[in-house]
Amino acid sequence: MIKVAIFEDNRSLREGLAAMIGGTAEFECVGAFPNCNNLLKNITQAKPDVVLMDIEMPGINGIEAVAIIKEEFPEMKILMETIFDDDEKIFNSICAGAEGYILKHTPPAEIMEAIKEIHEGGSPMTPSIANRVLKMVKTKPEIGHKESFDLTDREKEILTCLVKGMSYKMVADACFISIETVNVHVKNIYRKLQVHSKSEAVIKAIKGRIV
Amino acid sequence: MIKVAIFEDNRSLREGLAAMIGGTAEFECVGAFPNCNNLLKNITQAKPDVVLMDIEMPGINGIEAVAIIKEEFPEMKILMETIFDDDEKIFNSICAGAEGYILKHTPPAEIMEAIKEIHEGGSPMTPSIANRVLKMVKTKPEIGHKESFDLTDREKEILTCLVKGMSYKMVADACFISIETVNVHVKNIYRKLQVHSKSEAVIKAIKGRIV
DNA sequence: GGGGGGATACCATGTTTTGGGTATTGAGAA
DNA sequence: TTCTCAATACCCAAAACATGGTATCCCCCC
Repeated sequence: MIKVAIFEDNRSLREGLAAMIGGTAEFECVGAFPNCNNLLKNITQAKPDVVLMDIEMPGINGIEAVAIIKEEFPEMKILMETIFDDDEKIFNSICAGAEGYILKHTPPAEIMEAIKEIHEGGSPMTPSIANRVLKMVKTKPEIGHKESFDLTDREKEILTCLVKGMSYKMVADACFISIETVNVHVKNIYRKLQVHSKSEAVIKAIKGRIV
Repeated sequence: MIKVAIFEDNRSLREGLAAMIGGTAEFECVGAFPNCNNLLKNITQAKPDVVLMDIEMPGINGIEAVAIIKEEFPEMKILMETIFDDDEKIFNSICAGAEGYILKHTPPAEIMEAIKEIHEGGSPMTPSIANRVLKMVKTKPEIGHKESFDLTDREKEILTCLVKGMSYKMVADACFISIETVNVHVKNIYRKLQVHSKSEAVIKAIKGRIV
């Protein structure tokens, strides 16, 4: 029995979804809300396994809502629902922590299927969405490589600090070592990465996905 | 009738898949090959709609094969199949152009389902793969935000140079201006970005997708 | 029990960067 | 026209960084 909560401002759509979910043996609709004004209260009371979240909503929008829910209940699965499939929304939803993303014109049977999949740990996506997600990954050719450069754990730690924009002094404080030691580590990092400045190292770390 | 070609070095698996696909009304197996030695020839003759491609193969591996196929037949759908779900392989497969990615332990019925989905323009992925893909997207904040910071064109140009790891001197040479002018621009960039070092600026530029 | 490597620390020196000035020129707005 | 602003250029001092050393400690492995 998968417990589902719905956030959807369109009344007929909301009631339709609730009826559909409530009318199935596998699912239980534990709440259907027109907005996110009482988001955490609603969620806390309903205790759903899966949240069906409309993106376009007055007041707190769906993407903000995802962030709020995930902050409090990270294990809760969230399936975004929208009429538009624009990259910005998809991207921001994913970043906020949503597991799935479907378009509203998706037939009911597939919505049910998606809820089941997301509950099982999958990431259901409308084909057009999936394609856009793949494109997003493609535009970042650097994740691949993952050249190791044989950095030691400590060196990776230092490098991570540098990627946060810290100065030697800040790194020293953060790692509880002297500035001189930071200096030594940085020297070794430069040698292994074959660079000669902090920014080069930072760039290589980000692009080469070392950190 | 979806025409499917199989590339899989394990004989029993290959024959099993071929039998399964051939035994269904919706699918037709137009070829089953143990390696990619005659890749283009095989593909040209078989003319499949969907290619089922094993990643781990002697000789030309599955990822290289995808790139080759996509080069010649960009509209052909390719479903990757593997025993491992490591990020590197997933990422490289996606970059090479594969539309789907499933693990070998996926039950036959779901493999058939995935073939149908990929043929319809979807991107079927094993849940664990989908999760990794979403994580890859998350590490890539560039599509979102896009804060402008009101940089002038020249300043963006300078910043772009910095993001390439260049020193002031190199920027000066590249932009045909004096080092002093670079200095002035950098100062202005720092003020607008509210940072106080080159690496901070570089980081903000990359993450904020300014460049 | 010695050798290698990683982490620590310090010294010295030169270069680069940072942040504070001032000043000229040309384009476009008031 | 005058004024603002981007772009150019220069000066200077302090801070941060880059690069070359040496040296100690500890752990693991041979």
